[in-house]
Amino acid sequence: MSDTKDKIVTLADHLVRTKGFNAFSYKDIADPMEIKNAAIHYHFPAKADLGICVIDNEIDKFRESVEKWRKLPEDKQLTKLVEVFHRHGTNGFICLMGSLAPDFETFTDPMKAKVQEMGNVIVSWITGCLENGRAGKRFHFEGEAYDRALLIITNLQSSLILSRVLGPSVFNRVSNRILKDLKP
Amino acid sequence: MSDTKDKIVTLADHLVRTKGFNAFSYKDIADPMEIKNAAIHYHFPAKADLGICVIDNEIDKFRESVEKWRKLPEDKQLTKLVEVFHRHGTNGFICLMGSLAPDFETFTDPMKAKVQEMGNVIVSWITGCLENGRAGKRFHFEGEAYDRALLIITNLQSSLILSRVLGPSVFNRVSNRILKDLKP
DNA sequence: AAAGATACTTACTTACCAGTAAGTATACAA
DNA sequence: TTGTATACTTACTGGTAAGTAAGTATCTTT
Repeated sequence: MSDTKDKIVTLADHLVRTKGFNAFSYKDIADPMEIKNAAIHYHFPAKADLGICVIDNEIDKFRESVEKWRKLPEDKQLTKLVEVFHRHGTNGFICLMGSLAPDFETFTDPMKAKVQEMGNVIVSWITGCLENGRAGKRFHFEGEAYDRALLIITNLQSSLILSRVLGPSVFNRVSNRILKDLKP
Repeated sequence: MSDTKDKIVTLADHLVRTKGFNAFSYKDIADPMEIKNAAIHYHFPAKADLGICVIDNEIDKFRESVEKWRKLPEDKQLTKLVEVFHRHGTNGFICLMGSLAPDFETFTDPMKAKVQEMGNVIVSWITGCLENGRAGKRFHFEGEAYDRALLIITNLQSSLILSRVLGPSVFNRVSNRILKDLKP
């Protein structure tokens, strides 16, 4: 990926997380980069193309991260995931799913499919992490691992959103409780 | 409130929950009501005025609901809250906080304050419900009631959002687990 | 050196959006 | 009956959005 294209995607990612997908325009990217909006259209003919690329980037980064954590015990792996969310939160960003899902109905079909893909990748990984962790006595919890994974991802996602409204302590309180509740 | 004004607010509420605040326009309200966009500006000079009214409406409805549940045992009160979220979800709507918070940074100061007010009202109520419920042995949980309230509201909020992406079973799985986990 | 691909800019179109100014119809009150 | 408030419509502005067509500079390949 060329330098310009890469910068466009990075800026778009930040804009989606801070302003929302429908609330930012190509001008918000073109001005700080000192290029014209047509230059962005050269790389991403339609805004949905840029959106899909931002999500694909996120899926790739997520897959790289979990691959790096593969040999850690499951409780450490989950702590790493929490740290990823925390890092986003301290920069004022929220997670991609949290910022995209509210505008979901306004998206094109290919972009909707891409959002769904990202959701499945993340939830599947957490489910596996919890299942393995329970089998290895590193986690204790009731019910299906998939259900617990949904609880955790919804906690992380929404606590970032709520932190913007009620203050940054929200995320710390929520993430600490998630990890404590899973202790055997 | 006049009939027209009331219909505008109701439609705006649905549009915020389905498309997001920045993604809907006065035309989306004017066309189905068969009025002109200037008629909406007569009642709500700026879009933020409409947004604030939608939130105020929601706060009022929430206060009326919890007042109605006042004499129920706390576990039943919490079940009622889950039912409110469930009703929204089955109509394809998400909760106001979930749809407004991602666009938070694009709002005017008065509207930001109103979103914060709504967040505080809901979290305070859940905290009180959990505290009283634990004191009366209807709930069992570790840690501070406020932390637990944050976990629950983030679960409910985000599971509605995720239901749109991953299917409606997400909300049912999450809400069932919330209530089971609190059983003494 | 010519041809072609890449990465843009210039200049534009079409469409929509929030918001406004001025006019109109209706109802009720003095 | 005249006046005034309410609840709009008509007709518009200024701004911004996504997107495009045509041209240009630069580098690479033949």
